[in-house]
Amino acid sequence: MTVTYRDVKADILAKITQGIWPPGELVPNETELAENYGCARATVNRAMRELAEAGLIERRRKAGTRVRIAPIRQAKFNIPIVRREVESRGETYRYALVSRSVGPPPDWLAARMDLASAGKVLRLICMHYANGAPYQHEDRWINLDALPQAETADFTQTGPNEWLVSAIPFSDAEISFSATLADDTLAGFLGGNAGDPVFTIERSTWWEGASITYTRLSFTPGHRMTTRY
Amino acid sequence: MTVTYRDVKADILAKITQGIWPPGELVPNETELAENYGCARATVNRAMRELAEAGLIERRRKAGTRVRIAPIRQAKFNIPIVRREVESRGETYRYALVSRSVGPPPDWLAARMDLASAGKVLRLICMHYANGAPYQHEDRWINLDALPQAETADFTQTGPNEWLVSAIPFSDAEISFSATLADDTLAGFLGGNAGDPVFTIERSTWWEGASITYTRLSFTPGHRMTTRY
DNA sequence: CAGTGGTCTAGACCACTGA
DNA sequence: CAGTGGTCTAGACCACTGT
Repeated sequence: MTVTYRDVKADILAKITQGIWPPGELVPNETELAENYGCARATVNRAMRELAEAGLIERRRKAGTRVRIAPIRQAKFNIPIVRREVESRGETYRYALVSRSVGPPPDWLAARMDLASAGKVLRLICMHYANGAPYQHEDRWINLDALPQAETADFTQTGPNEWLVSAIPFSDAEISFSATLADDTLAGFLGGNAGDPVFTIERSTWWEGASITYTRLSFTPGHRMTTRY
Repeated sequence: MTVTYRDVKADILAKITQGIWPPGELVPNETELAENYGCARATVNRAMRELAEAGLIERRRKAGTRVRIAPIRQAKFNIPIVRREVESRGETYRYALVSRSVGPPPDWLAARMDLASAGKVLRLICMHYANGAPYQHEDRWINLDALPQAETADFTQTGPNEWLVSAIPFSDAEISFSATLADDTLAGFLGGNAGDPVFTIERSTWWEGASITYTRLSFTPGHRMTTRY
């Protein structure tokens, strides 16, 4: 019966939650714990490393490992493609391209995406439906200087989101959540009224230092984004 | 010059982002990669494990490792204590207890927290200020059956959030974000007007299967929650 | 300077699962 | 059944950082 890193992790976690090792407490070093548990130091190391990632303990060379005074709680959200999000709930997904235009970026966008004001951007407005009802409004801007092939792509059948993930497998992104008010136009698309509260996601994406796309997603009133942690 | 797991990870990541290993591609197995990179299998294993956690590849015994068709993107948010959040921006934090009451839970809360309707809950309404201006409104409910010592705790100087993290070092939680409208009361507290869009966080917390607390946090208009991923 | 965590290695056994 | 990832071990060297 060998001791696994999960065993060690669970035991240390228990010691913390039960207050045996209170916040701020210095935890025994890896060598000592390995002896106590009767396992290799690498096993203890993995357990402790994961607890540190989870924000429960704090590790510093020479100073040793301590139980965090205020554990860092972190919530993880999966950022799915809209279609998958809808379909995973067993609903039917429908997509529609509302408008498409090409031109120079407005000033606020040039500032936000760090674009030359002489550049060209593609702007797409799209709607995503779940079971026939409005679900999400998408206002998307794509930097054509960085991604010229977007100009000839067909966005009438598939959303830009899906096209982008296949064009750029991986990227850096900044995402932000906020609450805004629906104006008449947005309310029209989302099937509500002007003045409705709208849950809004904004996302900027970079790849190899170049700004690729900025998008603003607006959800129907009452939308919630939920996770456990 | 030994090869580190970071080197391996970076190289594999590069192969994916540059399309050398396109989505769906079967990646060589660990033994083979270890030979190619001239390092131990454990080193390759750690690199691949982290890439799998990041949602870029998918690993299955016997089936091998594949590049994910649609990478799972996940955003992490730190959920800080309000005071720390404010202070970390270099602003002065102030706390005020608005009201405190004890009684049976309303039906919606009993349902949400899975409480006996005969139970007792403590309700606190608090305000958090940054540099003297309203920052966050907190509507907090605590299950006194699970946490009787909350009834005698002093919440006039310190917020329930800080008291709770010391009383319960670790817990399961569900958090959800949404957009709501300020009513007259809330607008009064937050220094805005009725009808303002309000970014709202709701959080339920459990410990050892028992529901501990439910809270609803409302932020001043214009508040954003941002992260990189 | 010395103690602690960070990482690598070479080898081993095992658990899972696709064919 | 056999191939792949999952994990453990014992030992080693190193990087960082309090004292």
